[in-house]
Amino acid sequence: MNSEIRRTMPLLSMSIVMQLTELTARQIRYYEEHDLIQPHRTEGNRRMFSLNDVDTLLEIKDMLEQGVNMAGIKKVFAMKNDPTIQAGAKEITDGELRKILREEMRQAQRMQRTSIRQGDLSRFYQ
Amino acid sequence: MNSEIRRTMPLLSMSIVMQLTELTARQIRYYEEHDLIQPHRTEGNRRMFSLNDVDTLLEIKDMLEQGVNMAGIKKVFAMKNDPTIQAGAKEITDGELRKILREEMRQAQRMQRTSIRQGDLSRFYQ
DNA sequence: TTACGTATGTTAGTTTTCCTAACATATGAT
DNA sequence: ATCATATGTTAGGAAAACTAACATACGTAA
Repeated sequence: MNSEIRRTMPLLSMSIVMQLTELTARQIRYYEEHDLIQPHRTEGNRRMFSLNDVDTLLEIKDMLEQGVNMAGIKKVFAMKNDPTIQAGAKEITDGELRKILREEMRQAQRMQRTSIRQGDLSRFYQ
Repeated sequence: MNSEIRRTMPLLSMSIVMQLTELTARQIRYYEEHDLIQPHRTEGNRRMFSLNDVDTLLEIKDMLEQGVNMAGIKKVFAMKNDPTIQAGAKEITDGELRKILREEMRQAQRMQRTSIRQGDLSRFYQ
């Protein structure tokens, strides 16, 4: 009766993941290029995604919509996987880190202003 | 975080279902022909299976291995969906029903004998 | 302003997966 | 010996997915 599905099993094809996440194939491949997900491959080289991959993609989408860029997202995931390390301790110099975080702050503020404005408008347009 | 997967969502491609069930595409299509499953179709006519479909296929596989044939499996599913109706009350005459059930009994007995024999041998061969 | 980087769109050409339909076959029942 | 059932196999075609390259919108930096 129970076909024991694990969240790490690579069950899902590209098209289904596109539907579940509302991301384009281009976006999903781009995030893989940046090593944010590592989908399995079939013998014929087709990507196969797990439910965990879908969750990760939804997190990525969310952060992007909040103005975080690839570098920031990478950092967040790095910290999730090893919360003990200081942010950016690994491959990024202090200077680079400061620059990235400065950029994040600005962009995030900007995006938030935008979404607040949109929220305001929606009251009238809905 | 939780991408809310329902057992009825058509998420799975043919190749994955083949792996999950260890059935061939031919077998899966044959069972669909007999209306034991009704997978969704993409715009491009590809079958997409739900987790429930996988469960059903595993049940079918199990019953086949126990010597039940298509007609018997159909009846079992019909009764599961509506336990109040008497077996075979719908599209099959009493005569046909008796014939089917007789056949089931014989075949099931035969298969069981076989598996018992195998069980016996396994004690020695393992 | 111009130049640049980032995230994504678009297109072309190819390979893989899946489809239907038809024919083949093993096995058990009649 | 014939027949039905469940499955294998094959051919030809269509859909889905791949990589790689080029295009572009937008925000930032010089």
